[in-house]
Amino acid sequence: MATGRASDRAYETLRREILQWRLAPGTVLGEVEQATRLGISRTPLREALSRLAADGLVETQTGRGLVVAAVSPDAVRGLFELREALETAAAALAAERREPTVFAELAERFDGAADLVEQGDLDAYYALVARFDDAIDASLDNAYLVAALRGVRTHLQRIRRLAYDDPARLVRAASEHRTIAEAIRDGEAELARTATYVHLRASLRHIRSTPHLDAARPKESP
Amino acid sequence: MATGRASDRAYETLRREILQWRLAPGTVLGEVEQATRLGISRTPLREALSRLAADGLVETQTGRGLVVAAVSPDAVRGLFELREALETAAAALAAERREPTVFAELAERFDGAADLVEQGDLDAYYALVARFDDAIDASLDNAYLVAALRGVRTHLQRIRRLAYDDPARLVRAASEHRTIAEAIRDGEAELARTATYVHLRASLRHIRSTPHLDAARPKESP
DNA sequence: CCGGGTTTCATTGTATACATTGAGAGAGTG
DNA sequence: CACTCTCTCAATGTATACAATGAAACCCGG
Repeated sequence: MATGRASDRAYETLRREILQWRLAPGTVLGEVEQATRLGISRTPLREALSRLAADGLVETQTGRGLVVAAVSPDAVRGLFELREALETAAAALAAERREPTVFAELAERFDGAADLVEQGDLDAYYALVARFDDAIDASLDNAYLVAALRGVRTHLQRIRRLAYDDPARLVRAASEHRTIAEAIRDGEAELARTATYVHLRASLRHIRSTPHLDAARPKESP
Repeated sequence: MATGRASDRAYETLRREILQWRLAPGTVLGEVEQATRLGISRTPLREALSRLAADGLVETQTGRGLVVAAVSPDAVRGLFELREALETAAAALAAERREPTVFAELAERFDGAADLVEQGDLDAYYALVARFDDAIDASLDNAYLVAALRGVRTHLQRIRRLAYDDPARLVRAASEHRTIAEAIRDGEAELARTATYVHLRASLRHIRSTPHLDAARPKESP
């Protein structure tokens, strides 16, 4: 343990805690307080906080210093507007790149993913989605777009904790992912774009349909 | 002078110098060297460098520390793929917001912008484009999307120095902007999206048609 | 009881001293 | 002559001490 740079460890720790709702939105992050808690000095902690601010996970609240960013229905709308712009474009570009082998395999995996979900192996399903995202990123060969997608996925992780883990939804999501993967495999850019659009709207509808924990409340660790 | 935080001043100064090609791509930014030059200590300088790295203006080169990010034809492609995704979505969303007054005025201004360019008042034209961008941002009401757009525009400033200030192109660009503003004014989302797509492709074609200063060379300040 | 000014003190911003790392020079050997 | 191992040192990473800022508490006059 305690490997690598202290600022990196602090960044990873705080990031994880924020995404897991261990640090609730609105929590004030005092420098001395957090540095003491993490067992490092203020200098590397400040660097970690800078990076979190660049990610949009913490914000400077007037006077009170840095606080964990809020998660409001309005923020969800904004995030999905950005997500739609980025992911539809990414799917279309990936299809145009014509690298079918990876996406052919992913399409088959998504075909069997409903079984995974129904057997309760949600982690395996999420790992498959992560592989799909990685395949998209690799085929894009575009550092700017990949960086923007990474930022969206970061914030999405936090929102997922409000709504996900509904097997019925995940079975449908797997089917949607399969459609997208097949379109990319076949080089059908417009189909990939539209299928992504359909998937994202279904995802947003599902999130909005669940009882909102609008108030910021910490959540048990899994 | 010397107002505000030292880290802010260092960030603004370095950012400006990078965008103006005063600091050429590939330039190594040693901490002690830059801190001495800017008359501050290493602590606030490091904070400024962190923010520049988050912006993508500087990158960590293995071993040699931080260097000013490269500008390659591949980077231009990547930036325009992201720009297309963001700006077409932004134009469509702005049209859907139905706030015609600002864009009606901007459309009229762009109608007269050809005269500005032909009279050589390029700064007035660029100021008009900046007002247009601000109007889009304001109507979006979406912090995530606006932040992503800001990042794209930052990198675009650096690329513009390779190619722009061609009056013939700017006259056509003004016409394209007018078309977009009118579409937003009239609430025609798909037209706004498509007109933006046309504008960006013309802009990219123009940049690619100019003799490339691929090698990183500093440019005189204006 | 209320408003305004002042003081205090916690918190952030900055400087500097110390620790650590890794790249390059140099010597030694096959 | 090439290769490798070690050594050196300049650079970054970290800790801590000091400065400055601003928010809350408190006092005092009205």
